[in-house]
Amino acid sequence: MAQPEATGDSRRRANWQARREAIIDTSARVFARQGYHATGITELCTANDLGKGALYHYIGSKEELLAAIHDRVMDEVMAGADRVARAGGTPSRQLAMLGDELLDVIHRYPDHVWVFLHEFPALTGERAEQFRQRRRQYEERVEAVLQAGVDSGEFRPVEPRLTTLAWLGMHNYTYLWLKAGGPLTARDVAKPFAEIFMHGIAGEPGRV
Amino acid sequence: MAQPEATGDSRRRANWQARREAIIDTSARVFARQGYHATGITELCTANDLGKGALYHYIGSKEELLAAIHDRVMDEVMAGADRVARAGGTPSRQLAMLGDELLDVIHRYPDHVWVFLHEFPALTGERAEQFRQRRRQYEERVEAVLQAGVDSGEFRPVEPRLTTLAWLGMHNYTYLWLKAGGPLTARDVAKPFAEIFMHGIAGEPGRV
Amino acid sequence: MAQPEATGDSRRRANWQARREAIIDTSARVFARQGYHATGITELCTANDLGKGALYHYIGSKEELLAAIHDRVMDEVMAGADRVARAGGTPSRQLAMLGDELLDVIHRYPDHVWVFLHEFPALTGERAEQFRQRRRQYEERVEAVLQAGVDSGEFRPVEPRLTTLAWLGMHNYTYLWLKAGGPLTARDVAKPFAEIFMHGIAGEPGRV
Amino acid sequence: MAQPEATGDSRRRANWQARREAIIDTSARVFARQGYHATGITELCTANDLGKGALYHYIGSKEELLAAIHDRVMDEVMAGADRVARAGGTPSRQLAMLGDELLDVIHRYPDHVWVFLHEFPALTGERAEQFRQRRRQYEERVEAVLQAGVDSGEFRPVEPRLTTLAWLGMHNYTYLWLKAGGPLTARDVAKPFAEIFMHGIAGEPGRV
DNA sequence: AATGAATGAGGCTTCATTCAT
DNA sequence: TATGAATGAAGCCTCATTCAT
Repeated sequence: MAQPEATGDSRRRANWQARREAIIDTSARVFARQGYHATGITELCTANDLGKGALYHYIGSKEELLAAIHDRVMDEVMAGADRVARAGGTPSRQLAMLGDELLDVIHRYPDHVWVFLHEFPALTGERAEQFRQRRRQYEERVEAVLQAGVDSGEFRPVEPRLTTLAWLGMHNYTYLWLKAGGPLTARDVAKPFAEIFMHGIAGEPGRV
Repeated sequence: MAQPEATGDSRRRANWQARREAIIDTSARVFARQGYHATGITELCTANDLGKGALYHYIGSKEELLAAIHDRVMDEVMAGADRVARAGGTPSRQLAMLGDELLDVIHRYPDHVWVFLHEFPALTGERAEQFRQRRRQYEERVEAVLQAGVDSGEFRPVEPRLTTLAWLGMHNYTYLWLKAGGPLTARDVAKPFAEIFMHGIAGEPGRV
Repeated sequence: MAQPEATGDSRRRANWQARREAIIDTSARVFARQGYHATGITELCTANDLGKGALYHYIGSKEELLAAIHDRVMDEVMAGADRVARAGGTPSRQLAMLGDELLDVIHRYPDHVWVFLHEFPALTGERAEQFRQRRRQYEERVEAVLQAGVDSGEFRPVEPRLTTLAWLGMHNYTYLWLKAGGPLTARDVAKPFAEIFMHGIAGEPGRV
Repeated sequence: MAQPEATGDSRRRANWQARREAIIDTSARVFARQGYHATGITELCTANDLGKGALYHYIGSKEELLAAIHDRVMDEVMAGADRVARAGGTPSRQLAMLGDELLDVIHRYPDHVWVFLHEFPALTGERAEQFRQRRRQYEERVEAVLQAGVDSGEFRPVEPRLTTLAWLGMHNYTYLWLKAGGPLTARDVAKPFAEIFMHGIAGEPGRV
């Protein structure tokens, strides 16, 4: 990862970090609007009000910047999943919370998520591999909850992987239209989605 | 649109058309693997075993080629929606058929669909506008079915637009993993998805 | 190596080759004057009266161009060594001929040789390895002649490797000042050099 | 030339000088390995364990650093030539001593000499001119010794300039393979080289 | 129908150097 | 003394497209 030379006082280091984060966020917006490949370094410089040399001082490379945007999303998504795991509760309660958390990330980071879902094929080599692993880890969290619900009889005996993919599609796809500042909150969407999905896979009444 | 000189006889015209279709399909595969922007004209030439001049003879421009891939998908998707409309039936039956048809397209044209869902922001100007309209038309077909079901009491009084988006997300998102030649048929996926969704929005029993 | 697409008629191919050779020669002159690293692609374009794209059509990359210059020299040098080997004769006669041939190359290709002797460290990877091998092969030709002379008693029992390096230094170093168009011919230099070297390593009279 | 503020006391000045010398030597090694143009300021900073500002405090500019490396070599070479001149003796004795001294410099400063012989075209303006003059001065020392030997009959009536260039080539070219720490000392090379050259240009016996 | 040479704008990245701290 | 953030020109190379053949 790009980073300032190791020596030097921590104040400088903190400044550098803060500036880097700002650049990541600003660039995510540009990428979301124009696409990663369609956005040139020059445009990023303009958007961040920085010369080329200075920009590279912070980002290392264009692809590293892309990876940082991915990480930002994955960090938030995994943090949400961790909160849910710590909260405990029934599978259906957990699944609902996972939906709340996921849509909250999509709602708060619409640009980052757009980039995440559109441009991940632009990651290469080790970065691509690491990203795929984290994404898969998250999916397995969802799948585990579904499996638990099936095992407990709270859910119908659905095929867990397929059902996970259905759930992910339903929620992830909101990146196309769900944005902070728009008319809907994350909760406005999460609730009806949870109702659809819970009813959709609920165990037959009186069977538990 | 690119086309051979109008003076040519229809045989020549048909040959040109056939070759063009083949190029569109081959190019869709390349775009799906590497991304639209990341794929150069030279790569398309190699993939299609054609020189640059000849390739341009058929495609007009790179963006026109992209638009053609989009059209291929939209033509199929709209044709499916038309078949469903002609078939008639209850809203839930129609919705199930729409899912069948949509997943069938995704299954048969995985590359085209990947391009469609990933690269649509690369379309510009009039082509972008036209594409957005057709996509919106399709969404309205789905939304109309949902509304009909709500009106008839067959579905719960869900918010139609939001529910449409949930349905679309669940189905469209399969483009990431559903492919012809894979272990699953379109029907293998469409059926459990329909069950989840139908149960999820079903009207309360005994209320219709 | 850069080359036009394999198909196509041989006339085109020949044209391409000829143009490429001309570019190699012109670029050698520029590199010799300014140095390889100090010369930009833009300068090469100007010198060759070609746009960037067209230049790259012929050279593949800057380093490939550099390698081609090296090859041009090595081809000539090895061809000279082959002529000498075919001509046969006593070791001292062979050594004299090797000097004639080597200085002839330096005289005829002063720019290429300058580049060859100055910029070989800029070659990397496989190209560097291949070049080093050919250069070593040539040195071994010289060393073998010296060894033969020592064995026959025509030369003093000098250390062959060290003596080879002395001979190479004496001859190669002329690249700094020997040029076609200058006051001296290759022969003007080769003759006195051979006299110095032959006397210098001659076997004691009456010992053969 | 870069130097610390004139106001500082001489202790500070001496420290600065020492540090500067260390930087010159370290940088020579890096330049010798990678080439002058191929080495960035950042690499020099790493090699010298210094930040950019501090490095510039000592070197003034990259080209000034290059000039300092050249000067280091020329100072040593000229000092050797001076010692020879002071020692006196016959032309052949002087020539032998010049060879000893020259190879000793090459042996002790292999990196500096490599840079000297490879990168001198990178010097510009006044620095280039000054360097060329010193180099020429040294060559004239050698040429004068040869001329003296010819005049005295100790040497054959060789062309002095051409013979100087032969002698220089033979000795300078050792920079490619003669290094401190290697298997050969400077003397190991100087002696056989002197024997070759002395025999090579010796006056006919009984003619003096 | 088809070729591939040519264009020249723009791609991402690194350069040597300066300067506020 | 020393730092590293900033500059902006220049680095090498690829781009989509055109056109004479």
